[in-house]
Amino acid sequence: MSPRKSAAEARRTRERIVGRSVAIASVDGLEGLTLGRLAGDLEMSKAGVLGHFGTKEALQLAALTEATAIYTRLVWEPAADLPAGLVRLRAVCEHWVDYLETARDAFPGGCLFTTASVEFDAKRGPLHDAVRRLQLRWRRVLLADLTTAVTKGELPADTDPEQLCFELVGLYLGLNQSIQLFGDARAAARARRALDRLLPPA
Amino acid sequence: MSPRKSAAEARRTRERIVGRSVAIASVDGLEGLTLGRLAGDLEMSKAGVLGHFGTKEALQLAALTEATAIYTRLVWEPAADLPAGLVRLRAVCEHWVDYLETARDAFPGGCLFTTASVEFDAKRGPLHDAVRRLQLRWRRVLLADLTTAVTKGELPADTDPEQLCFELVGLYLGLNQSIQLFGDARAAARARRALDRLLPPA
DNA sequence: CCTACCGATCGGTAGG
DNA sequence: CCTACCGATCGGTAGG
Repeated sequence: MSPRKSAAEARRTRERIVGRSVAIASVDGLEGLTLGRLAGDLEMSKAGVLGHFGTKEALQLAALTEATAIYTRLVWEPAADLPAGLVRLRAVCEHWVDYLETARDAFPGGCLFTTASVEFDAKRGPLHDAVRRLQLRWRRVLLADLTTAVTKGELPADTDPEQLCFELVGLYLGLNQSIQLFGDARAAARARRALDRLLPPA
Repeated sequence: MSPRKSAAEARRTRERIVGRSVAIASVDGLEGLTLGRLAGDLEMSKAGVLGHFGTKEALQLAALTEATAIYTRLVWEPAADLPAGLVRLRAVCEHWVDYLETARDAFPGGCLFTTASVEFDAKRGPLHDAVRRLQLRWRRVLLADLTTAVTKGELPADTDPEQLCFELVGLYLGLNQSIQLFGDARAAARARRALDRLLPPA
């Protein structure tokens, strides 16, 4: 019998659970998460795992939140202080490619947002809503810098920001597939080449 | 107790099972298929369902095979008699967009290949291998017409067919996301516009 | 293609 | 955070 732990220890345990959940969900999807597997991996009881979240759905949402934090830290924050518009946009997109290439510690099965987006795109419920909201937020961030870049004259005046945003997202999804399904080491270079064409340096 | 049926009836039953499986997998993934749910939907016993395939994995592979047949019929065959190169390539890509827009009867949750590709990209086993092989075949078909188009002078001589193929696949994945996750009715027009840029009419 | 069953595992609860 | 459960469901088998 393990005694009740301090609040700090409980927080650490929670972080361990969430981290492991992100890794599992990256490979098997958020629906592939099970309390039994988590308990086994972390050498705790199922009830011990569940106690931190209450329901499996809350655990899945926590994993999605953690994935967002990782993504923000690796992709967005390093570019946050750059000037709005093309400069920041290009930096974000480059971090994006790096992230897909290298974030395999946290996401051994690839970007959790991409996995979750496909997994829940046709299902209703809180997870669908959360995934949709996160993807929408991300598209809006891209769109804002795209619009600024056009306003500033960094992109041609006849550029359609929504069209370009659509194409950037496609690039990202294609890169994720090339890396994950085919292990294609040249894919990142192709994505960068396509970026150079879509977002020509001013 | 239902008596044993004739071979023709058995075949029809098998087709019903596979068709329903494709629709379910389109929404919930091939791992979301369960014998119990299929049995309920089709008003048969679980053993009756399983008897046609032997194992759940064989049923999943059968669903993937059927999805391939639908895809081939809608996207590839209508363009098969066109001249190789840019003309056929453009026709295939246009069918491709139409398919994502309209094939929601067979695939209520969107393209099963895209779903399955993300679902199994990081898992090992026969389903991973089958998904990978099908995606590879499809990329090779695109690549062949791209190469022919360059040889014929229908695309600029400095075109990199693999680069263009990579970008076309990304377009497709982005379109699937826009339709499925966001229900964006303008996405198909955006995909066509991007196609016009990537594959300019000769 | 059915009934009747198998062991395993699912998410979750009670109580400490 | 644990043990000890719960009913439901999983894939699959035996036998007809």
